[in-house]
Amino acid sequence: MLFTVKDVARLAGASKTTVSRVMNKNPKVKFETKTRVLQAVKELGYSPNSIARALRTKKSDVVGVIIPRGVEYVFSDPFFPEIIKGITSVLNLHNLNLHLIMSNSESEQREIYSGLLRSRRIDGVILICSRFDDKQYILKLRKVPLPCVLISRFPLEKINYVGCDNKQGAYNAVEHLINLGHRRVGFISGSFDFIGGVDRFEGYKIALKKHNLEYDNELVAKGDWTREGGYQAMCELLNGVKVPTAVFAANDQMAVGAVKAIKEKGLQISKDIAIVGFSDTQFASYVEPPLTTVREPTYEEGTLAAEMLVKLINGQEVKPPQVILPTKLIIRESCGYNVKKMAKVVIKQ
Amino acid sequence: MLFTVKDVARLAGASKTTVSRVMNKNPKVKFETKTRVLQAVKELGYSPNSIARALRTKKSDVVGVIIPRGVEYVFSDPFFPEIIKGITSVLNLHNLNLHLIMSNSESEQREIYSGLLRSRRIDGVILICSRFDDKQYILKLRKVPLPCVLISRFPLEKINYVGCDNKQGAYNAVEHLINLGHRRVGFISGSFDFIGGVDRFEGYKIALKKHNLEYDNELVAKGDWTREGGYQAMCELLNGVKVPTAVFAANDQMAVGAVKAIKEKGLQISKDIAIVGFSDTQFASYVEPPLTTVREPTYEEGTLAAEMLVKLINGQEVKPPQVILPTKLIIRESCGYNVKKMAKVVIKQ
DNA sequence: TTGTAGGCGTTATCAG
DNA sequence: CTGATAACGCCTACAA
Repeated sequence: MLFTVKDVARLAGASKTTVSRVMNKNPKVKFETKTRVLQAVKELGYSPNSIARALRTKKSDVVGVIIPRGVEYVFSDPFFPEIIKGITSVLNLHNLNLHLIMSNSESEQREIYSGLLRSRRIDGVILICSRFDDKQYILKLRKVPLPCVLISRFPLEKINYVGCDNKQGAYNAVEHLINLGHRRVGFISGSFDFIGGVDRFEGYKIALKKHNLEYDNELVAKGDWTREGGYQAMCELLNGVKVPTAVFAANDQMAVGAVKAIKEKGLQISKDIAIVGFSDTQFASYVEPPLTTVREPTYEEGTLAAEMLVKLINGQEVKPPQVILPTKLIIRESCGYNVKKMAKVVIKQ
Repeated sequence: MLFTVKDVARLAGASKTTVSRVMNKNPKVKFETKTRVLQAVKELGYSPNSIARALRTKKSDVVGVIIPRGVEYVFSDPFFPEIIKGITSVLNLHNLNLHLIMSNSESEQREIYSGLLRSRRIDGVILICSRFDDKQYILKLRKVPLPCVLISRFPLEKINYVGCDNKQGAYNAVEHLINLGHRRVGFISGSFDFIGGVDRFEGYKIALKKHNLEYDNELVAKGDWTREGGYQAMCELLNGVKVPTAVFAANDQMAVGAVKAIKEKGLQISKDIAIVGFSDTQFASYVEPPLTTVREPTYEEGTLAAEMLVKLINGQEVKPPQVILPTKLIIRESCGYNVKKMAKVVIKQ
């Protein structure tokens, strides 16, 4: 039922070598012979055994995409599908296959790296959303060595990555709030194990500094990227000594949680407290009021990373080894304009 | 830098066969020898070449997961990550790898099936969210033959699938509306190329019949699973001869679109028109009012499908070859209780 | 309990 | 332009 070169060769009256040449589009085959071979291929429904080919050529035509534990949680909404879509669109173009590697625990992750990377099963790796902890694994990849592209900046020399400008994006969000007149701008952070979490925090601090506002620990609450985390963090801020008139949340989910907390206190979004999120996930425009947020070019991050990796695999040079894509502030309705008045209305609970 | 059995054998002073036996946990190796071999393995950091092994054993330990074009769009929100998470949790347990196959166009899909399935690269396939069109491909899989499990019911004999009870779920949603007193219950359908779209429509019709309500084409509008589609469909209904007092939308996205249309008409959700969605996607509880909807056990669909496939691959029998998981109606705030009054309030525009 | 030899299906080498 | 042959790294009869 399953045929091999040998069968095709026999049927076409040619040698295995010739058949192989035809399959690999080697031009040095007489037209007539080629036709005969292709006819036989069609007749038998032959398709090369990619495993055997991989063994011989030492190329599997497979790319590994690693989703570290927790990422699908952090970026639950459209991030994951979008980025994968971006990656596949490029891989399909190059006839490369995608191995999805998703560890559910730390130990699983460890095992995956140690085994899989040595198994010659993949030609390269895309690492989505690296955490600082991933450094050890990245270094392992280098040892093998195996081409690797990260999605998200990583503080390491001579590394390839595509990311969005978390720092600038956060900066823009906060500056937007400041330009609206806010002077007590709070921050709901994500966890700091993800690089992006730290960068967004940085952007927040830089914006304050640029506008001569003093950084104040009382205005910062730590979330964990989740809606619940955002809710809790906002409660902290609301019960604190200084209640902010505006809050920048490090992602949309936390922003939505914060919105809930604010509403529960009987305060109004935008009128009493302004909110900005990050990522422009799908539900950002659904919630009430629609969320002002920082849009991230997710799909593009996927395509660029894949294109980089393809080049690396082919031994080509990757022009700028590190790419940071711009974000865009999407202004909706969660930030008010009558801030002067607002500042007086908000009182410590 | 990369070692083979040969290297290990030499270092351990054993034969390739013995090393192979140790790697495959064959018990017929003297303890002492095994220790020596393992020591050598560790020393060299040896890990078997899975490609060579696959060629020899004709098993790749890879499972293909096929996302047909458009699915990631239909089930944009948590569906995709959740189902993949479910699948990987099981595959990781069995040391199986996951090949993600995502076609961006119909022709790509065709090519993928014809080539990949013959390439011996995968031991089995999980097909997510089959459409009626997929029948041709499913039959091809059988020809190869390649074990295959669908996620979503499929009308074909002797096929393995896991799905949620779309029909019953839709029935429950509509019955809920009827029990609240609604007699003009509208339906916003999805496209009918997906099996689930048809089943949900069926459930709607059965519920009407069971409660002696006549099916009325005027109360049905066709959407396309998207928010915009839901919006358009709802506009149609609102401008129709008979405006429904309640609407069941075939998924949450369209329900959200419908909500928008209703609000724009100056009508109130729940008070004027009740809305129920389907799937309980993440944003269902974020929108205003929080959406009453039918919850689908996504993660479980993934795990069950993977478990089924693993059994099929191992030649074991799959006990019930077809599993339909129950759904659960999640009652939130998008359906009112004062329906009698409402029915009078709603007037044709 | 261990080792030898052969072959999985392909491609690369080299000779014609 | 074409073909015979070897080798990729592993597993598995079979023999010892």
